[in-house]
Amino acid sequence: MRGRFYITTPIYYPDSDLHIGHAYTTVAADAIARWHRLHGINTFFLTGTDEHGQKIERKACQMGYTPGEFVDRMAERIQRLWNALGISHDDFIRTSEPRHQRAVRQLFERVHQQGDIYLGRYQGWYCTPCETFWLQRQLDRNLCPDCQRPVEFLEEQAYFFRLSRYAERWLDHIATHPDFIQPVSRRNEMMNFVRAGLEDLCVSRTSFRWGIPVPFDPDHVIYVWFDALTNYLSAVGYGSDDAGERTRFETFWPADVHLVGKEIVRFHAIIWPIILMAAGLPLPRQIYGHGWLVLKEGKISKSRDNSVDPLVLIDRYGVDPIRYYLLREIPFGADGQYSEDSLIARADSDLANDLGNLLSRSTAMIEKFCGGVVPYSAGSDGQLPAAVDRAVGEVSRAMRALQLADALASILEVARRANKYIEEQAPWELSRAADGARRLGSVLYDLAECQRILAVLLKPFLVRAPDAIWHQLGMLRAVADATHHDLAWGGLPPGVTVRRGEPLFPRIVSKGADR
RNA sequence: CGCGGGGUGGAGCAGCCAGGUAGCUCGUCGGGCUCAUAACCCGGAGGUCGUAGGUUCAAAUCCUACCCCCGCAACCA
Repeated sequence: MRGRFYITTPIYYPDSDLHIGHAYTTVAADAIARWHRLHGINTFFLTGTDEHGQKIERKACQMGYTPGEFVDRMAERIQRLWNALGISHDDFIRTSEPRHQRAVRQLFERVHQQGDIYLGRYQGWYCTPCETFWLQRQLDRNLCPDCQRPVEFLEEQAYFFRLSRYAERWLDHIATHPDFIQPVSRRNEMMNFVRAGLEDLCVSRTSFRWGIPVPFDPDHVIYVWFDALTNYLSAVGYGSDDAGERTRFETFWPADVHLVGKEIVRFHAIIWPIILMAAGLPLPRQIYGHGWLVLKEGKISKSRDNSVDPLVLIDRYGVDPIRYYLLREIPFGADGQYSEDSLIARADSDLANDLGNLLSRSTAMIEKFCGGVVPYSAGSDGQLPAAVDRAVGEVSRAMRALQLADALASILEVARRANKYIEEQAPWELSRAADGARRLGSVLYDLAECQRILAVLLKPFLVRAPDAIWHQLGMLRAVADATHHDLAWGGLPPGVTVRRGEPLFPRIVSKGADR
């Protein structure tokens, strides 16, 4: 093992089923985690659910469940989705679990003792039927945005966290850790926000019960962010008495990357580090705020109900095309346009035409010209080894910068190069030429070998194809055991028998056919 | 004057920070090949880089103003 790596997704709010945007975040984190594991790094990849709060409480009640029953159901549905997407998380934290509640109480207590939590008054517009506080700007023509009834101005006692006290320390930290918030545009946004001044944060409520009680004042329930963000600590053992858990905490905290959508960068980049400062804990190394999948009609929105169900897509196109599309099409960090048509176009062009067809024609030629046996290479002309070598370097560089789309582009570039190489070398002519056998052997070997390595490079991104590629090439080992050592040229043993099979990626749309 | 992102051939994007022949993928048109999943390879057409000024020998790139689109505004990945 060389080092350790801890990556997280946000914990999702399970008031309804997750959509393609959640899948995007989670698949991205999965690819990054798998990349580190491939390199022999002790990796911990965390996702989970943020289960408390009034919305859940109300939704459960509407459906005739207790909040606990409701979130159990939802958490199970979410885990089914992650299984279907091949997500390789090491743990699934739920904020309703005792280990999490213990950690939150302990952290809250610690920050309180430190003097950064005080009792104050929370003011807002209250809708009695909905039992909800709204901010002025959330009101819809001075009416409750949910039920359109009048609201009244109320205040209640609440605990506050002294965010304001830490603005200077936060700015210092950003100055000395320029990579703390990525991409840079998000960092600038956050710096402007903090420079404009921080208000203390309301961290408790008395208007609902479904949450973690304040340890020293059980009439209050700890309010959203203090509860939710702590999951990153509780999942690695913070607050546990168990010696093994404490070792785990020492091993994995601080996290290397909190991967989040751009709309919650603020909570992760400002509130979370300040909570940790107050608690005297080390800060995570990086908050990465990725962009959004944007639909033609605008952003994905639960209320507009334009969301896309990932399970439907997986069912229709398979898990690898979805993963590939999400990671390849959207430049990581910026917004990208989502459409089913572009998914199909991507999958057909890159996966079926370039990658799948390459395997198909290569194995077919090995069968036709070499009796199905991977030939011995008497000496490569070095073209494909050079292409692979370049790609391995480019993928490493891209992955270090979390540029997943660039990494995939570099990988596919090898497939394009190999297709071109076939055209240039014309193995079918070599097979007819009296003196062609030697060249034919090296050309076909290089083709097969470069695809063996492509499969290894693709391992972090795709969950089915790498295995299928190795199998068809006649590899006796499973790609599951492959490591970065398998990126070295020459790992395919000559003499193995190829196992030509079903197309790796059948075309979704045939040319000329309607769809 | 709240903050931020963006406007580049039909579509989606790169290039802008460190000015100097406008690039990539898809689509489209023509050709080639026959190993392959109507696929692959080669070539062509198609852009006054949102608008108007300015700086410069030279501007997609730097400066100014304006127009348009999108997001955030303290619980929507």
